[in-house]
Amino acid sequence: MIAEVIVDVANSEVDKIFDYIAIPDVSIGDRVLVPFGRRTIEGYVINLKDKSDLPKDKLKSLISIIDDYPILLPELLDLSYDMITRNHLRFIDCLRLMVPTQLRTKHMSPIYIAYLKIDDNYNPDEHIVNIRANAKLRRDMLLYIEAGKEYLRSELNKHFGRNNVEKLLSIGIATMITKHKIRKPNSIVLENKFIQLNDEQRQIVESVLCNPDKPHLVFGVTGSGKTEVYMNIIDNVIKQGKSAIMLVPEISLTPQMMGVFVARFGDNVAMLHSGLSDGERFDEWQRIRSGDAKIVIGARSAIFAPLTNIGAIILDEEHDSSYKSESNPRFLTHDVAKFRAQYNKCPLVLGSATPSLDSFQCAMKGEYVLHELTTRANKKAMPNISVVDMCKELHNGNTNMFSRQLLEELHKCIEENNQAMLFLNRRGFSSYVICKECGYVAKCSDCDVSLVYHKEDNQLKCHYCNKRYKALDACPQCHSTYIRMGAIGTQRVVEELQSIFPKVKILRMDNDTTQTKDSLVNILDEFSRTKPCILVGTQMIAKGHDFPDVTVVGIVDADMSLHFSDYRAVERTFQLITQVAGRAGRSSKAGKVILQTYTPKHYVYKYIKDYDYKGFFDKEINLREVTQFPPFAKIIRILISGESDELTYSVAIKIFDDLKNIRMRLDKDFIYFALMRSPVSRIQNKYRYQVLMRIKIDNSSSILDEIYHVVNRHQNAKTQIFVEQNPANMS
DNA sequence: AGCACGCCGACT
DNA sequence: GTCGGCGTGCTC
Repeated sequence: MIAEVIVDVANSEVDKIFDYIAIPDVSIGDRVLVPFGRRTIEGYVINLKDKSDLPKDKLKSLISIIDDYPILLPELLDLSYDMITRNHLRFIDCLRLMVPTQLRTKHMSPIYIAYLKIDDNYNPDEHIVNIRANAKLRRDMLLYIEAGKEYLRSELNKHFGRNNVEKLLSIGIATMITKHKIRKPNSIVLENKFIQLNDEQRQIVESVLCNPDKPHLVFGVTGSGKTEVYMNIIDNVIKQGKSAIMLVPEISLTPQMMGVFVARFGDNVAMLHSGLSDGERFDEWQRIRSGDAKIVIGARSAIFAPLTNIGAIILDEEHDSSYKSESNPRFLTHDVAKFRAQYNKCPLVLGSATPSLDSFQCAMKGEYVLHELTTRANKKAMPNISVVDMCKELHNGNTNMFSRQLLEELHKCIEENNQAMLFLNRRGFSSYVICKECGYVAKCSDCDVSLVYHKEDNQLKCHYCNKRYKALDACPQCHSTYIRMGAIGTQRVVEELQSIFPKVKILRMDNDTTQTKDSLVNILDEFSRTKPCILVGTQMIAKGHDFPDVTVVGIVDADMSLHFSDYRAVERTFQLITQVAGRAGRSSKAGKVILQTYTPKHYVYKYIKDYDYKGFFDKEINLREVTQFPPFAKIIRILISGESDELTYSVAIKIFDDLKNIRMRLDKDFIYFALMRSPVSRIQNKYRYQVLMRIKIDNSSSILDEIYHVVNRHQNAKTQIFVEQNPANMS
């Protein structure tokens, strides 16, 4: 027997199948120890076969099987094949996604805990007579323990002393048992509220359960009871003896969210997210693998949970950008979820109040089943959004970052002892350029994306076609010199707010303040306890938190995400602001949203104000079709990086030349094709070049295959080459 | 990625 | 004479 092995070395040079002579009992999916060159390393058996194409003298034998069960399910191996062929990834990078890191790094010793089990016939009176009168602790202990019960040995030791406890064992009152300790992540346990589903909700659950062939898109505004639908689906699936995966954006994994599910499903739920310690994560993985937990709730990587017999997969907030992996094994969670749903012949549910254009387009085309939740559970109207023109504010002499209306509302909110949230999207490093007088934003003439100011050569550049423009010293539209670049950070907002409201508690929540494991929870907790209070934050305040006393939501600079140099900027702005707005007025108190912008006439704000997703969708999808952007085209980016500028460029140009031949042949499929330095031309001392392509969607998979072939041909030790589809981050 | 071999310079 | 720099090449 020959075992095909992928070695656990993250390098393209050795990311291929190595044949070894099998040893008894080895099976597919096993983690094994293999001789590799002059050393011994770990690897994964991905297949067994009768004979190898290699000469006998080249073959070595496996050394040993590491675990007493296969680490990789057959399903997940199939999934890896699918991922590497479709996304051009390394095999080992995919496999690593499916194996808990701590299993690979330090060998986890499960924690065993000692318990004492008291004899069933134990009677304290028999023993108390035999001890000395002054042995108070011994006496207390004998009275404390009860027949047939189990006690933590460490607890007994603490209370009654080690030698007393040992005596229990030696005279046979108790026997010691050890249990494998499961490190259970703690979560708030909430009361299990069974909510009767309304007709709409019930219909969705039924439709999902009896139609596993197509993905389902559940489109429902915030507060329309999507979570109840999810829980019902899971409930049904569990009753059929199957398992379920529910994914949520990382940041939504607040204790509240977990608490709801634990309350409903108890120990059947396993949580997988970045807040867990290595040990906790490993134990949760173990509970899933062994079948002790049948429901997995987690962030992106939880889609690789070792569940069998999956009955439903749910992606909540499916539009969220965290579902797209932007580093090493780059993949889209939707694709993985589709694969697993098909493999298990189970329904896939995507849910959102603001679906991604891609998903909604699929629903429109009938590829997905569309479900709508129209009524909010508490029957409340969405908060009123007023759009404030910051250019006008400036004209009226207000150079402050807060409009008069926002300040007025904040004052009122504080007087009434309520809470406010201020949102500032400060993502990205380079910023757009805007005229403070008239709101003019510099855009590329060919691409309809905002230009990015580059400090080092004082130029404006388009990140999509690399066209260059002179930096502006005056606005080309109104000739004002009041031109602004750079972003205001959350820190400055807090500072300014504090000077306006010196007595009010102001909290900040962004990447800088939520570095440690508990800080996010702590900030949310403090906010929920403090009144009046203002919470200033980035997108992370937008998601899933339910604070009944928030009556004002301020969006300090809505344009920030709008003019981000990305074809999805408008879509993302719509999603983000709609979500932030949903934080206001969650209870009986009416909410108000103040949206500050320098471009109040931009079409996106009209749709945001009216909560008109469908109107927005129609407008935006039309624009994408006309301009030939996704989902009507595919943007492909090949990133070539290396330490030598010349060498990296030479590889890039070779790839580019080879691709030219493909384009020559399939000219009509190519909308755009160019080689350039990457917008960030050097990162960590490596020079970066990119080949950018935009190709029509119909033929894209076969063109991608050809591109992968070209890339493979130019793979070498000195340069790294990555292929990305519809990249979100072009740095 | 590691870990060899291998071929040139400066040192007890 | 030898220790050690890192270029090159291989790992079933």
